[in-house]
Amino acid sequence: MSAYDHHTIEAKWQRRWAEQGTFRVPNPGEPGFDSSRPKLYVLDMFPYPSGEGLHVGHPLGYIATDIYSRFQRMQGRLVLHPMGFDAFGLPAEQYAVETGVHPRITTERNVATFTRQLRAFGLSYDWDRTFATTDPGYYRWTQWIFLRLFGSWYDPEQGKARPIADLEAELAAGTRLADGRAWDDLTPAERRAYLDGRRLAYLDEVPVNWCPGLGTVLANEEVTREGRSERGDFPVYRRPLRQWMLRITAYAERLLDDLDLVDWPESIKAMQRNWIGRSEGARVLFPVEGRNAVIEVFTTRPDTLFGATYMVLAPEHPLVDSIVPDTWPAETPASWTGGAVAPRQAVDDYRRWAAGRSELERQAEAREKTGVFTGGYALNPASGAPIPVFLADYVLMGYGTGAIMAVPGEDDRDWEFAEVFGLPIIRTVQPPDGWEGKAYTGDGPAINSGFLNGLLVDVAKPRMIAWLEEQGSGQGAVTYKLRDWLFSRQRYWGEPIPILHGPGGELRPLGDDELPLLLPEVEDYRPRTDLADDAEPEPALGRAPEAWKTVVRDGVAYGRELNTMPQWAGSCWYYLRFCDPHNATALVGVEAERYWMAGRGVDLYVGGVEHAVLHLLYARFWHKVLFDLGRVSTPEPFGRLFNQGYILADAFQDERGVYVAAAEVEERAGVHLHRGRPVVRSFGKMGKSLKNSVSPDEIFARYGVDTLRLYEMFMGPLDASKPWTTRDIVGVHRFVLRLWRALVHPETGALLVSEDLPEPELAALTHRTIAAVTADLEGLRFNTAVARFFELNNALVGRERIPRWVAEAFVRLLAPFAPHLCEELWERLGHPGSVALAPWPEYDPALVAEDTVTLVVQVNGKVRDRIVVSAAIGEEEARARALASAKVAPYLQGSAPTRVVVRLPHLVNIVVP
RNA sequence: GCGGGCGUAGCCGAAUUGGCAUAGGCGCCGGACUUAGGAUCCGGUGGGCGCCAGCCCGAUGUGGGUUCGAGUCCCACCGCCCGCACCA
Repeated sequence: MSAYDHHTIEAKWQRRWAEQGTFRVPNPGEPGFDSSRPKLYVLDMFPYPSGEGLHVGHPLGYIATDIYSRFQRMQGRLVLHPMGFDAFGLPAEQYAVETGVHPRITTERNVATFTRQLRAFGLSYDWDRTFATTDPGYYRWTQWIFLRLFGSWYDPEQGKARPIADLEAELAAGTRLADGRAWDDLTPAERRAYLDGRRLAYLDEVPVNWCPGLGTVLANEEVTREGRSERGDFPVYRRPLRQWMLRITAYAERLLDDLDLVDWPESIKAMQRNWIGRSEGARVLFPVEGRNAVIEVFTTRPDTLFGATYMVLAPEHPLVDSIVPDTWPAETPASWTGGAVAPRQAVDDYRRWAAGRSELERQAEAREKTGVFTGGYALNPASGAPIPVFLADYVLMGYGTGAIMAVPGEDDRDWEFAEVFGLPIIRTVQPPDGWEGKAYTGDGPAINSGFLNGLLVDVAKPRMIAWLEEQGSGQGAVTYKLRDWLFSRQRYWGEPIPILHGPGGELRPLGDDELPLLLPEVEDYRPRTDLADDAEPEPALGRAPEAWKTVVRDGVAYGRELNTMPQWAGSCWYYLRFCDPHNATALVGVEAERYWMAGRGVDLYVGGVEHAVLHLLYARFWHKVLFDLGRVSTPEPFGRLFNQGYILADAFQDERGVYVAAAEVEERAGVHLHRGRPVVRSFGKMGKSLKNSVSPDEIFARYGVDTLRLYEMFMGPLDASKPWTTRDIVGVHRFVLRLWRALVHPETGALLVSEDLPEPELAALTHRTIAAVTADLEGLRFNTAVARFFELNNALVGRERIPRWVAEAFVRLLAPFAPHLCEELWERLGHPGSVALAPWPEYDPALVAEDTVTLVVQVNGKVRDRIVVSAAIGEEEARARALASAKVAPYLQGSAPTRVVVRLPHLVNIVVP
């Protein structure tokens, strides 16, 4: 063989890596484990094995982590670099439903396809550690973690989760009271309810996002702003339902604070902070006039309390019924009543109207304020004034207390509402001179505010909170946007929830020894999507055999939980399982976890920005629970996170606006045609929806894997989104061919290496390349590393023979990027072992620095001359050489410069008037 | 509206702490090999002038500022991308 034949070489080395287990990495205690080598855990966000297969955009991050892993391995680290599959959930099930095949079959088939495609990229995973979240040996432990969540409560005093048995013991011992009552005074049912209400996994009647089109409920995170399902784009309706919830809100503060511990992109941290949505302020109590009721509000502006001229409750607020009087108070304006003869009717009408409004409608109606008067009044605790209580849908039940004090003078929304209903507006902060706007939300001295007058906002807030606390009218408080995690799904293809339902609402967890609770076979696993929009959801497991659904324990008949876990469950902890994937007695062995997760957990985690909130927040939450329970040793799972950008490509739409297959579009004389019809070009993320995917297969066939890997890295910075340009690949391919030709004779196949030492110039360039590539890889700057390879290669072009030292350094530097090519060259250079295990080349810092440098001579900052000087030049000499320059002389005009700035060894700047 | 980020050649993109702007690739131009080239190889490529040596000029979205010196730092603006959005 003489010309570079990528087909043969790639097949040869991929086979050899598999046969020799080149990338297997042992755990502590296993044969071959070398405790002297530092560990590194490099992880990709694992994929859903969809039925469509990969396009060239998918492996971008995988190639990057593979290169990084190979680099670190050659530097002597023990690198954990695994891959697996997130295979439960809607995509797999939807596909199965469409094709009529059991999801297990399609999932297995897709996993096999994905595995084969990933292997074709030459990725150095330790395939012995692979698994899918659908493997019973894996979801056994997902269920096990659920049982820990069910069996734990959050102790606010210790700020951590603890076994619920501890709580029960403290209650039984009398060191703790249950809502002020002694444990002995509670009935067994009350005790159970008390404990169940404190678990991290609990059942609650909550308003859910019910998606009839998918036959399941969805988490808030899975619903788009338009009120549709993220998957499938079906309409979603709000309705109350009894569901499993996970108490992630208990961890809000820690999830927020611990973002400071991790090295993540600032944008992702910002998105998580935004999602958690911490607000500081106060809870304030407003007594309802003439009733034995109190409305509690949350406000971030307690300093404006004197300006609260009305209140608003969310339509669903539970207190509404108890404050509505039988008749309208005297002198109620007609515009407040919604045309109803009595408050009761007005409230009912408004509630019905608000509930029937979709999110989309609310969006479209541009925030025009609507509402209705409840007929009730509350007392402003600061001013003592009675203020009307309204119902309006601009107040959301899900945030704060579902009620607000309205301060139109300092809040835009309240101002708008006050204008619609003709409510009084009292300014309590002095706006700046010349203020012509409406609500003023800025800083300024308090006015119309009694004891606060003259104080700036930051001073007035704590003063008011202190006053409220004195009066018993409120207290300082913190609120979060984050809500508990809705954990039930009515679909089939998910982890069964290992709970039994007994008489009287008893919840009985399965024992750890009963896991895994396997998914039962059902005849029809399809979701019921033909139900009316308001029908009770029917979990798919409701159609499981009776023998599975009913269990007798201690003579009592229990029914199995029929909901399954959501998509995200399996991906919440898979990084832990990779540390010890075959462990049959624990989710991860203590020693393996301590070793691989040491330091900051996963050392590098690479994936798409689309998981910024969902997956990363849920996984952090589970990790912290496991941390509290002593199962893991780090407070955070992912020490360093990196988001790869998207690969973009041209897309084409026909005259109907429908996307057509970009691969079938031809360009003729600047016009794009699809089957002879003109199409319009646009641009976007490569994928199925824009029909602009490029298959790796055609690239493999023509250029080979190594060229594709190099090209994807060369396109630009890893975190940037960048356009795919098939035309550009040829540049990278030429590099591969050129390097091969420089080392292997094109006709004879002889090795073109000399045993001579490189001349100083080439040696210096090689040392500089080693230094630069090493630094680039440490900083994940793959694109500039590739440019360095081109430069070194360009210096080798035209040489009869390449000095062995240069060739061997080059091949090892390039090996992480182009492993097949470099294995072959390494073997031909006479090395029996894999280049993947060869030591990373070292450079001599003394040789990186050049002997001579170009001294730039500037006059007033403009380059006027360049002089080659010794790198060790002194300041005086540099100054003298610069001033002596003939090219500088005209600018000096014989006069002395005002100043000469010398920056050794590169620059002299002469300042003249 | 709030938050995060980005604007450098025809295109993708380089540029430690402020210090030679435009590395590297594509494209383009010229040449070689060739029946052929949309393969491959060699060279050139900011603009202008020039016989290769060389000289002049311009430029990092716009306008200011700091500095001996700004792609880089500061202020204002323009444009684009992403996330959140009636969150009290």
